[in-house]
Amino acid sequence: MPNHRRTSPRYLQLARLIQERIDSGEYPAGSRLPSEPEMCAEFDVNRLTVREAVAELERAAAIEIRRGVGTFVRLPVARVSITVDPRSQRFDMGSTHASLPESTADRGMDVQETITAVLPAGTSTTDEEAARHLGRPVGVLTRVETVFSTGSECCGISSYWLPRALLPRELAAPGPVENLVRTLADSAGITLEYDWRAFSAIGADIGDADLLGVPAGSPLLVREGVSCTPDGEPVLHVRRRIPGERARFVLHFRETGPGLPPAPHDGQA
Amino acid sequence: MPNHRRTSPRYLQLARLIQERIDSGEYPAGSRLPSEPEMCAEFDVNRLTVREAVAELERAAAIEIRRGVGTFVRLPVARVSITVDPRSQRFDMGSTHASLPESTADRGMDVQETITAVLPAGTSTTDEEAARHLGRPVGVLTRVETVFSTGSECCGISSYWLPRALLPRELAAPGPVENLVRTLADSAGITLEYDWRAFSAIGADIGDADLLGVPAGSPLLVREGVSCTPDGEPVLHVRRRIPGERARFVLHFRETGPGLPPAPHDGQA
DNA sequence: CAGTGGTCTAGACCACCAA
DNA sequence: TGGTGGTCTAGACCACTGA
Repeated sequence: MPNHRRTSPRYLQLARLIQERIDSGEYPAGSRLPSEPEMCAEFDVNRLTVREAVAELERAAAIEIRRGVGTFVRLPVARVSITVDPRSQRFDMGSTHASLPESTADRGMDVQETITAVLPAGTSTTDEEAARHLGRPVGVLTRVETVFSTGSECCGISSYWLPRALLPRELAAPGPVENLVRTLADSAGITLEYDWRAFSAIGADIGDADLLGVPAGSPLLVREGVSCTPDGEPVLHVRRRIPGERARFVLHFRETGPGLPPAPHDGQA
Repeated sequence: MPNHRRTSPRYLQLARLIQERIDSGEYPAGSRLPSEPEMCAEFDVNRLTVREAVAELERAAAIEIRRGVGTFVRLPVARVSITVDPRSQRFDMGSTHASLPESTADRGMDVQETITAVLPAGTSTTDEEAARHLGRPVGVLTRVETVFSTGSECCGISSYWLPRALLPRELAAPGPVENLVRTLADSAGITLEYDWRAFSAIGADIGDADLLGVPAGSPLLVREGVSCTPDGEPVLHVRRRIPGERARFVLHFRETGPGLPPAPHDGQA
C-alpha cells in the first residue's frame, strides 16, 4: 500500500524535511548536503525523488548544486544597489503609505491585511538585516507577519520589524488590521516618513510559496524599506512580497499623460 | 551511440522546438499542446524527457499545465497596477536617466551597454504593448536590443522601442553604446523626460535565460516605462530585465540617513 | 468512464570535478 | 580514478478533469 491518501508527495515532504535541517542548523550554511545516493539510502526513496526534492530547494534558492562536487547550503548573496536619483525625491509620506493598499482597492479589489503572527526577531537572515537597517540589536525587535488577501486568496505577504516597546496592543495578536502603519504611528504618537524603499525580485522560498499558493522559486516582487521619524530615527522595517505576475509598482512622473488610462499599461483583459 | 557529444540535452532541444512552434503560430495562444504520450511518439523520447521539456516551458511562463485536462499555450496575463503616490513626484529627468548605469559604475562595476540587434517591431506581445504605450502603430516602430555586461558577463538586457524616424545612425547597428538615451535625445534635438516607470518581477523566458545565463523561469526584476518630450509626447518605451538576485532599485527619500552607508542594505560580502 | 498530467521506481550511461 | 550530479529509458500506479 504505497501512497494511498498522502497529503503531499514524497519529494515535497523530503524538501521540507531538508529545509528544516537547514533552518535548525543541522545542515549549516555552506556545508555539503549528503549525496543523492546517501539520501536515497537514508530516506528509502528512489534517486529521482531525491532529485525532485533537491530541485525544489534549488528553485527556492535554499541550496546550490555544484555539478561533480556536491550540493551545498546557500550563503546569503551580495547584491548590487541601483539608486534612482536620490536628490529630487521629497514625498508626502503619510499619504504614500496609505496609498498602496488603497490604490489597489481603487482598482476593484478589496484587499484585507491580516496579522498571522507576532514573534520576537530571531537569528534568520531577514531578522538580522532588519536589525542592521534599524540600527538596533535583534533582541529588542518584534516581527509582525501579515498576509494580504482578496476574498479567500492570498495575494501578498508582509513582514514588519519594529522595536518591541513601540508595538501597540492592537497589533500584538493575529487578526485583521485596518492600517498597520497608521495604527503604529498613532499609538506611538509619532509621524512616520519614508527613509528609503527598494524593489527587487526573488524566487519564492518554500514558506512564502506555501502561503502564496505559488510554486517554490516562482518570481516574487519584493518592496522593502525603512520608515523613520521626521528627525530621521529609523523605526520600522518593511519587506513585502507579491507574486511577480500579479502586480507591478508604477511611478508616474506627470500629472496627466496623453494616452494614459488610469492603469497605464496592464496586459489586455 | 547515444548522446556522445551532444550540444544540449534532448529535453532542452525539445523545449526550444516547442517554443518555436508557439512563436510561429503552429501552436497558437490558448491552444492545447499534444498530450505527453503523443509527444513521446512524435519525438521518440521517453515521457519523462517530454515532461522535462514541458516543465522548462512552464517555468518560462510560455505554457500552462492544467492537470487532468491538458497543456495550453499561455495567453498574456492581466496584472494589478499599484500606483505609488502619483501626486508628489516631480523628478529631474535627465539626471535620473543618466544615474542608472552610472550609479552602478560607482559601486565598482564597469558596466558596458552593447546593441545586439536593431529590428522592426513585429507582432510579439511586447512589440504590441510598446506600440500601445507610445500611441503609435507597430509598423512605425523600431526595436533596439541591448545587453549590459561587466567584463564578459551579461548582467542585464534592455529592449527599447522608438519611432523609426527618430533612430540615429549611431544606434542603427550592433555595437557598444555610450549613453543610448542621451544619444537619441541629442540626435533628435529633443529633451526626454520620464513619463512613468514601473517595477515588476517575471520568470525568465527561454530567450532571456539564454542571454543572461540563468535558468528559465528564474526571477527577473523588470523596470519598464515611457519617456516623453516636455510637452508629453511619448517617444521611447524601455523594458529592462535584470536577474533578480543581482540587483535592486533603491529610492532614497532623505538627504542623509543616520545609519545609511552608501549602499544601505546590501547583503553581506 | 477514458484521457490527462503527477508521482515514483529501477536501472543505465554520461559529463564533470577533485584528488 | 572514484564520486558527484545530469540525462534518459521503461514501466507502473495514482489523482484529477470532463463528458
